Amino acid sequence: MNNLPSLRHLRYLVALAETKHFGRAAEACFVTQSTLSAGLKELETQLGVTLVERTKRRVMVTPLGEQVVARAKRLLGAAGEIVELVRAAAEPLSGPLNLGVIPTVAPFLLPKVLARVRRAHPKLKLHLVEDLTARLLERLSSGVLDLALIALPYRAPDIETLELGDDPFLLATPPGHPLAGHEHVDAGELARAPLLLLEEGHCLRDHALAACRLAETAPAGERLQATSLHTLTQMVAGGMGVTLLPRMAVEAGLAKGTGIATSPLDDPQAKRKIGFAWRPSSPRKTEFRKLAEYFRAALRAPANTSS
Amino acid sequence: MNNLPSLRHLRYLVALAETKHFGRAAEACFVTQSTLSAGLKELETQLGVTLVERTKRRVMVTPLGEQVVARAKRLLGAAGEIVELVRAAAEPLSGPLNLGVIPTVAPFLLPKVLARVRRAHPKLKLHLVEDLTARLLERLSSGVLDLALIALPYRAPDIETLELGDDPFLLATPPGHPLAGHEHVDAGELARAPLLLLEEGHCLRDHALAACRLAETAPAGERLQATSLHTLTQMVAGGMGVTLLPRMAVEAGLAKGTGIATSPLDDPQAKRKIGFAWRPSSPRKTEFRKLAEYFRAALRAPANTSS
DNA sequence: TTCTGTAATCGAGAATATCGATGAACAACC
DNA sequence: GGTTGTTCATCGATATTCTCGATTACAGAA
Repeated sequence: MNNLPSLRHLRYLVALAETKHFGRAAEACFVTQSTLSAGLKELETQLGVTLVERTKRRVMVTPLGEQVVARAKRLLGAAGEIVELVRAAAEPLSGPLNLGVIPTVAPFLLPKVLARVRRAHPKLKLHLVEDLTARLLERLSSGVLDLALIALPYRAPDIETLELGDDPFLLATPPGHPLAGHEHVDAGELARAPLLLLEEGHCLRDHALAACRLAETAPAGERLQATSLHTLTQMVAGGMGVTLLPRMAVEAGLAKGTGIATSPLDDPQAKRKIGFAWRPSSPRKTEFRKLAEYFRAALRAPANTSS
Repeated sequence: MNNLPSLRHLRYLVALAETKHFGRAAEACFVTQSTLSAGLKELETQLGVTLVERTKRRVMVTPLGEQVVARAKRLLGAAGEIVELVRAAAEPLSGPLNLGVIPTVAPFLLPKVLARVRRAHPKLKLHLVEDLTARLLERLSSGVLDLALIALPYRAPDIETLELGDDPFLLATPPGHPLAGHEHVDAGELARAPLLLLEEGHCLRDHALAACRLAETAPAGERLQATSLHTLTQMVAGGMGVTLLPRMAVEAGLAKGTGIATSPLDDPQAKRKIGFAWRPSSPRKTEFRKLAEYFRAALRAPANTSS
């Protein structure tokens, strides 16, 4: 009846599959080589198959072994999640939390929010990773990240999202530009201005295009593309064109001292949403929802830091 | 480092959550009550929380405990799958296999196929369940079934399917019917005949309607509906109308002795597909693919058993 | 009160895991 | 060929853990 492989043995197997070396695998499991050797043998005996081919010189995992390893990894991860779940329930917002943030949000929203979070939850050890949405979500799924702060909408399977608030787009124009200083700008007028954008891969680019209902027309390479919001701002200040900046960036002082004028758009739909994303199976959803409140507050507060 | 809860302890917890009784839970785990009690206490100590409220009289699982139980169940299931995976690899097509089959396939396809399968794989213990597609897939997801034999296409998330072959529809007409005996029947002519169908819930009904590009017109209750292909056949024989029968049923002798004439339809698309469905995480996919060959062969072979 | 059902606890013994030391196979090198 | 170094398996001793049966402690029911 009770013939399930033990988690310890599975860990031995996984470590061995990763190192292909009994000694180092044992080290990784904090046991001696003899222990790991015996444990693995026991696992194989119990299952009645060989999972690992050992020649004296080299270790190879059998095809069946690979399948077992893959499942064992998932199993160990799930077991770890139980521990996390319990720890999180016992003391919410404590312990390590790996948070991914997209580059068009991180420098503008985090300074404000993280200070408060740190003060309220000193035991929370936030580890930050900055990358594009696609790569963040990859690392989310693989378990490297616990949580991601991204812009919505973003089509992605197998993640759950939670909206935190809106981030409207402002039209950024160089000094002296005909549209500069206007109270409100119509999206139609925008279509005629040379619009500068971030390079491919940034979700801000797609959201900006969607916001003013423009499709990408010129082939890639013919348009000027910036690698960050800071260089984009410099390009606008240099008179190379206009762009759409997220309000949070402007409020954080991105355009300060550049002479750039920023004006709201007429279209209330011209905005992106900021949101959390996590694995549907994450054991820490409750914590995330609590954490969300800090971001919500920051996104609601309309500071007065224009051009 | 090594602070994962052991599978054994998790099993104790799950058993306790199900029985709410230390003694019976212990029995279910084939240990004594004292062992289970100690094991559970150990688990709680290790996790640092109480998962179960014990009064002397009653056992209650805490809300946190319920969450742990839910994850523990999944974990135990996944561990069991590793064992299954290995067993299946060591000796394919052996051991117990719970197969669900829809009622419009089971009586016609299984007798033929199962005999061969049994002969070729005497160690395979096939347990059959007959039910409608929706309920089969439910039980598939919940792990009660390993595999389901259904008609495709069927929109269902979280299952993988494998097509096994086509099952064309034949027009079944009572003796003396104007369409009877025709070599080929056009779908257009069909629209004018009173078409009998199986009752709601049978996929055959939907596939038959799709096959002749008919939409359900009359409100439910006004149409005559049969509860099985056998009664449907009787209704046709009784002159109440015509119907579409799957070829496999006709070949199996469903219309034999009823005087019903069956004629192929002109439209080569007038057919349903037969296929396997399984959980994407199933450890026995390889076996299923092997098993599929027996069904493929049976579906290819065009026997000569018409009306 | 006494009795019954139930969970916790205790101590003993069995089973298991772990370690360090050693052995055996093999490759590389002199 | 012999030597050396690397690597995995094995062995015996020890520590840890698991399990059991017996007993205790407690709460309701009779």
